[in-house]
Amino acid sequence: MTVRPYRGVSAEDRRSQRRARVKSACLDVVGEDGVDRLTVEAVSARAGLTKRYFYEGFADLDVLLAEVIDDVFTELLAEILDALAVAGPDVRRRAHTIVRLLIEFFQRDPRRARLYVEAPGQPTLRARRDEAFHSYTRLLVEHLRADSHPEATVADRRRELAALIVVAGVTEAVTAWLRGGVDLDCDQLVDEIARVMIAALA
Amino acid sequence: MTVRPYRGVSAEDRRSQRRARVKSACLDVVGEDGVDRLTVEAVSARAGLTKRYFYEGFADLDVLLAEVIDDVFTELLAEILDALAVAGPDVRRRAHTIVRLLIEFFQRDPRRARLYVEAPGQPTLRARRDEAFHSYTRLLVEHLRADSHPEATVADRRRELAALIVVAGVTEAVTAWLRGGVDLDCDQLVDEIARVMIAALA
DNA sequence: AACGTGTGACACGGCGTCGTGTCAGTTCGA
DNA sequence: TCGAACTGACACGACGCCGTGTCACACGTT
Repeated sequence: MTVRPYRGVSAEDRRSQRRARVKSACLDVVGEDGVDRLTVEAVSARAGLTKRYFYEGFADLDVLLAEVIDDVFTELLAEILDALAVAGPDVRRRAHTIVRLLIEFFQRDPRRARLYVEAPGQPTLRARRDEAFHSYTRLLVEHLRADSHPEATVADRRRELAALIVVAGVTEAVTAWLRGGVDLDCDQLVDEIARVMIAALA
Repeated sequence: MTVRPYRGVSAEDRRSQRRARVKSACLDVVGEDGVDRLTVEAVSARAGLTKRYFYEGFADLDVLLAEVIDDVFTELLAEILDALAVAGPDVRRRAHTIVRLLIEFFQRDPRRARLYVEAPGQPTLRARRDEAFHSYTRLLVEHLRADSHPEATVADRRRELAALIVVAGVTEAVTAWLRGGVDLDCDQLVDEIARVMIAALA
């Protein structure tokens, strides 16, 4: 954790390293204590820095949170797109791919899950979550349709609504499972979620 | 708004009237400004009372919030059960009944919607929301199954998971629609949500 | 060796909220 | 009519957090 030598790297590099440490510390604090326990003091201490450096990198907590949650969303979206690129055309398989990746993503770093879950409560995060949900919704509509003919507009909007239900529902299911609230093993979980996904979007 | 005459009603009655006013004011503040803008001062002023009377009726804001959200959940559950009691045995019709009631419930008093939506962010509300979701999940499993034969345990758990996805997803869909984020009319909304509901739980 | 800059610890004033207390004015019961 | 209880407005100290400022020390450059 010692980042002592301070001119092996340029000032700019150290600055961005500190930013990264603050971001990681933000996930730590949120993951352990929740968003409303996130303070400038707490996140700075967690990063092994003082408040001074927090304000060097971020205007305030909202800016930090927005950036962190955007990172999470962007990363997840990229991973899903990557996975879909190598998945076959079979709808069932594509659904399984998405769901499995989603679970693995949050399992790999559970700190993200809590940020995701608590987002609706924070005005700053709420808007970004909605935006992200919209991205995922469009992703589902585009990548999971069995037929590929252009749709009528009303049917498309209905399809988007169904996808929104799926996105929100799956989020809840995965986080509930991560918290131990669902008594299924991972494979059963993936299978059932994928089934619902396909059924809803058929 | 003048509640002047203070001994047409007994002390106990006035006390409970004040409690009710504080609860309603709580919904007002949450509905307009969000949970994190809810303060003792704000809710008391909104109720036309002073902080003194807040503490007369509630130990702190958490107690108030818990009670208010419990009221909402209880009320909604009761209305759904009432409606289901007079609905026929047809699954499609039952699903429509539930969804239409749900939408009407939050439309009738939109203040509740925001409390519902922001619940995951607040530790106090989170647990109660989860509990409520569990109630609704069981309700769906029990009242919406086409077949009525006793299930194997694993299939039951999978069914509950599917129901959880539906509950969370529908919540998101309805609130998104209330905020104007879904370009469908009410009938289309009900129809599509009910369709997803049935498809997911088939 | 000396100087300038990066660094970390701490201090400070300000703000908003909490929870309690006080007090004067009124309404009601005896 | 008098006294007791109720009511509403305001005052107060305490706390936690914010955002900025100050300071002594470590470091690297010259």
